[in-house]
Amino acid sequence: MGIGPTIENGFYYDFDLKESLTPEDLPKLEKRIRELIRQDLKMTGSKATTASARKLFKDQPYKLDLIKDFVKEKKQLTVYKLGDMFSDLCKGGHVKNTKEINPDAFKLTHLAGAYWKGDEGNAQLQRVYGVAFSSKTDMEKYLWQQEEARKRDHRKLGQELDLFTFSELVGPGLPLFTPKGTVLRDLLDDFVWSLRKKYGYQRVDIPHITKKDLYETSGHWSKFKSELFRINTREGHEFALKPMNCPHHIQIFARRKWSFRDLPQRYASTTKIYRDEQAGELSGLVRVRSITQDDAHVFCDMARTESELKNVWEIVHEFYGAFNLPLKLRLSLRDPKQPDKYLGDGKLWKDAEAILSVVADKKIGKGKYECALGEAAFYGPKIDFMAIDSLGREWQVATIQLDLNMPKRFGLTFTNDKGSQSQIFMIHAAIMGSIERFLAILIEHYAGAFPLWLSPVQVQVIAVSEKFQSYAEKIAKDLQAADIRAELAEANETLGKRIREGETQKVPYILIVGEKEKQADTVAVRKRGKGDIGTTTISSLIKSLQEEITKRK
RNA sequence: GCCACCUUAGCUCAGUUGGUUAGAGCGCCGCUUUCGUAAAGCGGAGGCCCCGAGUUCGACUCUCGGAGGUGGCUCCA
Repeated sequence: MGIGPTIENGFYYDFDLKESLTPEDLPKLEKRIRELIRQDLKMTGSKATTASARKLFKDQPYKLDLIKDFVKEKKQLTVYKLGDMFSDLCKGGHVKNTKEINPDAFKLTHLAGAYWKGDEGNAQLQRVYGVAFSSKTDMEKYLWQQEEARKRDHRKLGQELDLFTFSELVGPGLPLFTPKGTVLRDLLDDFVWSLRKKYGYQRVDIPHITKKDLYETSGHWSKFKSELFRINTREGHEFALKPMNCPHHIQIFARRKWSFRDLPQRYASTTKIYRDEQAGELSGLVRVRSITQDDAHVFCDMARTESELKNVWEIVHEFYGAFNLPLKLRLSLRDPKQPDKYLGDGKLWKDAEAILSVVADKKIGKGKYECALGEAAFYGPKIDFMAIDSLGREWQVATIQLDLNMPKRFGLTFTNDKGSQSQIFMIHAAIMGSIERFLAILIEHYAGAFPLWLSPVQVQVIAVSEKFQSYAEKIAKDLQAADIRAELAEANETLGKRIREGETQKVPYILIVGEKEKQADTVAVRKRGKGDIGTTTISSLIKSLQEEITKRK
């Protein structure tokens, strides 16, 4: 047996068994656990010496391994006993007696493989996951939430709402976007652009393949060689599909000498990158092999770094605010104990980390955010933003990274006001990060019911019967002429059926027109989630829709 | 990549304990219906039962290999 800690809402335990467990085994195990709970077994703990623990667990190699680690960390060993049937090396503190456990408020949820101590080089054990609560009601609430999350799974909604698809011929992790999905992607990208424009970003365009020399200089080749899609040309040269954009933006910057008067230069591209992710890591749109990044890099001098970082901060907050996604912040720093994981010397890192901390302190206050050692990118520290969605789940979204290493490796400098050369500071500033991943988050956040400005179809026009189809067509055309994404429903189904269709497709507004509307030159409006909200003229409807779209609500 | 599970029509899923013609609902197509706020009626088309090999008189079903997916682990510039 391996290890079995508590986790949020439950626990897991790893086993090394000859036979594999199957999902059918879980109810049997649950039954046995319930029997044990009902026996009112005492859970007693005691301190153990290294020698006595080694003796007690002499047949359990995983426990002996743990004992070795704990001794090295100078931890006090404790052994907990369940009745007099089972002893385990355990931190304890869960319960004193099994009668404290509610036999109706736990459930073994799923099975998984897990490496011993999380190391790919170690043996793989079978992990049993479970959840436990103090009352049955709490467990049912939790299971209901899980069910809710399943219902809004972006992979399911992506198909139902016809947003994207995958093809076995194209390959895993390579999503294909339908017309509706592409409308969404473009709207999100346009929104980011509208925010960037205010801060002087300029669009640049770069190729998708490149000589490997670029990545040898950047340091990516040695670090990520196995995750690159590589291409050999007929002339024997080796190219790679770009796995990131910084080196290309750097080469645009490096085209000429810059004066301090020209800085900052701010380059941005919405462009795809390609990473050969391991098959088992792929998941819907969250983890893919072709990733669209809304990537930007700012090249500036040290003096202007802080204000440029703050500008990115503003863009990030304005962007996520529009979706009602509150942000939490994490400062991701270098782990000084593992210097070989990072580029460059410690001094550069210290400087970069100091500047980022100042920005974070000024924006949200000293000590009011989490610092994560070892979470930095290999070329620089970063500010990571976590968005909290409507189900309370946390997603890592935007990052602001300060990079002194890449400019150094590529020898980026500018002529300062004294006429000598100074080093360039570089800021990596992706707002969505990956459009695919952000779209997945949005689909689940809204459960597919996008706000009006994002809805691929904003208005569905339905004629009560075929007699009014031409009037309905005129309404749809008027809306389209006002840049509203309106669709006309075919007339050959019943009214109820067509309304249902619009509702299941989560169209924000459905307009219904018949004799009365045609006579009065009006439309009957049905709003998603509200039902029939009355009749209005087409011109006042267009006005109010445009207002709603502009407000992005 | 590793462990476990899954793959039947465009979608959701039945089914065959190895047996000859493979089923439903939705969707699609046709006809009828022209309708006032969440599913009209009738008819039709649609399947290499994921792919390859093996076992067998016979494989959608069993075995092995592969692909794709799901839950985890590992990784994530």
